[in-house]
Amino acid sequence: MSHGVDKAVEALLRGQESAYRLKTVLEHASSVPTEPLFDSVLHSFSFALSLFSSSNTQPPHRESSQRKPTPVVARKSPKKNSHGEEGLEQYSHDSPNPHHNDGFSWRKYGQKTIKTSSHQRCYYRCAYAKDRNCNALKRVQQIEDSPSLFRTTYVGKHICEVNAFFQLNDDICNGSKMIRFDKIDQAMPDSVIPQPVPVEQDAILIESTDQNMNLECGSNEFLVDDDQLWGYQIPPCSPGNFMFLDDLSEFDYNPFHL
DNA sequence: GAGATTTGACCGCC
DNA sequence: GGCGGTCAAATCTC
Repeated sequence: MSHGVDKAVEALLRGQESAYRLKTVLEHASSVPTEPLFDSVLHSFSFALSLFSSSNTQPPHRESSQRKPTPVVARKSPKKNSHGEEGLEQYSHDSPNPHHNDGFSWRKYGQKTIKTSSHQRCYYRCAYAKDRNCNALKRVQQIEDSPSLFRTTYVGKHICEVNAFFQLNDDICNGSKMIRFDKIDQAMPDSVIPQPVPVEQDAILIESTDQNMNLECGSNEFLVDDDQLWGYQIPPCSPGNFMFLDDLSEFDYNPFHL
């Protein structure tokens, strides 16, 4: 793993830890229901980390009572599909929203009635499966025992965004810590990148003095809807803006400055 | 017209 | 042969 990736993982781990601490604090200090918000944050961190960590069979996560990704019980004799997906990483995620926004763009390629369930199962693959040779798949099915919940099973890993990211950010592969978000924007269609909410270009402040990153994204408005929440997951950097991963280590990066 | 979705047919494994 | 998963033509939407 390159130095830049190590730094990225380090920064994500720090952010994850910060979110856990904030959760603990706010649970005792606020009547605002923060559980769904933080669960989504933590899940997002875990998912991002899983993209970098090929050695783990599951994304690292500590679960709460809600939205508990459950490991899929391996088949006794895993059935290979036509593409030989045997052995691919997979995990499941329960959500009340069948269209839970996981930050990726999916294309539906099938739907079937499953013998063991009265509900149909939908099959999706990465929208860039062909363009970027990404083999990520997901299946979405209403849970038989809990009709209000939908189980999304992810199979394989997204290599599309990793390929696009590293191919167009040679600096990272060469040891630099600089990420050019404008390049990412060019390389990845809007449907793939979690869309930042509209914000003034000069409203992005990284204030090392108070050890916080002020995103000025209307942080007084708690958004618990997943789709809206994703708008906050990448700092709204406009073309020409840079983020230095090393900078993150110089202050406690808190993406949800409250 | 291009891209996304639907749906019946087909394939491979058990 | 049954079943889950995928393919691909038809259809839909913008």
